[in-house]
Amino acid sequence: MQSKNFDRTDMEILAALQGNGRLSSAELAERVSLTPSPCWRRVKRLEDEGVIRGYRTEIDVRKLGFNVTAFVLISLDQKAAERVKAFEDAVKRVPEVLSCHCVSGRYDHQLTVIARDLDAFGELTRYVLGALPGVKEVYTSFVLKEVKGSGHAISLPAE
Amino acid sequence: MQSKNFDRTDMEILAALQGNGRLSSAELAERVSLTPSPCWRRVKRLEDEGVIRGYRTEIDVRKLGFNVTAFVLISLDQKAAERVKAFEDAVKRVPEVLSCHCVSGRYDHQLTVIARDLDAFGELTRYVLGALPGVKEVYTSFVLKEVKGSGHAISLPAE
DNA sequence: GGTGAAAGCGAGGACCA
DNA sequence: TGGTCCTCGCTTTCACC
Repeated sequence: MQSKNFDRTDMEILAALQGNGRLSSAELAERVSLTPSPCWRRVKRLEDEGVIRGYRTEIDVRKLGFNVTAFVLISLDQKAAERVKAFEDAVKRVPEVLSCHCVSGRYDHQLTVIARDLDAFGELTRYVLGALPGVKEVYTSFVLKEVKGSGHAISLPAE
Repeated sequence: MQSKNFDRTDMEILAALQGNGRLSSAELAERVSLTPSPCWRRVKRLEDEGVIRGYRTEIDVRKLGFNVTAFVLISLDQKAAERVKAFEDAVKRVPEVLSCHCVSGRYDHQLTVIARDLDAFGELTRYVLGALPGVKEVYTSFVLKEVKGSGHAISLPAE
């Protein structure tokens, strides 16, 4: 829990790696004007310190037939810790829920959900999400278009 | 742009690759009970067909000192196409905006935004986001906790 | 941070079942 | 389609400037 000791080169490495998580030390080194060894050492350090949480493959869910993506906002009937935990544990087990964040504001949780079509989405909210423990209110906001991708974070806002 | 022709093995490959985007064909093959070659061929196909959109590195922005993450909902004063485009082009250039989706419902766009602290976030919404072309209303929902990660999509909801 | 080098392994093709 | 070599090239990783 700190933000120490990350210089411009580290940020460049992270930016490059974010765009392509499979860059080798050699390729990476070239992009940030270094040689493979020190570059590799930096990456290792970033991994060890947890700045790099992991390497993921980005999947186009629409190509898999999931044509509906929505942000689903949920408020719970009780905010007591154990009640909330029951909901959160349950939501983790729903595969159609890609992510879930506890948020401030009008609702308690925001989920990112996918479904094959509107029918499937309807069933999902009604019989699965609506039935999760403690759910009081459900608000849906469908994703109409991705304007800026989830894949290009950090273009050096630091410094 | 279809869903067809992806069997259980393909889904297993995608699931494995999502958890670790750096798996080699050999490691991957082992996890899905195959040998490297056919496994590699499947991955290649998934890449070619665009199911695999790319390989990314997941970064812990808090470790970089970005302690505030928020979903920012925005509604525009006009919904005319060129007006919307002006906003979207501008939002893409703001590095603190990690993602931006056009959504249905009370607001037009949902952004994911990071900032070093609340002060910085305040400045950002007031002077940067609030000043983007066409912005009429801004609603902020702070992320209090990540319950289910953005990194574990697709645990085989298909089939 | 840079260099050099050793050992290893990973990609990708040819070919068969 | 899956399986088995095979092989070249590159990557990793270390010891030393």
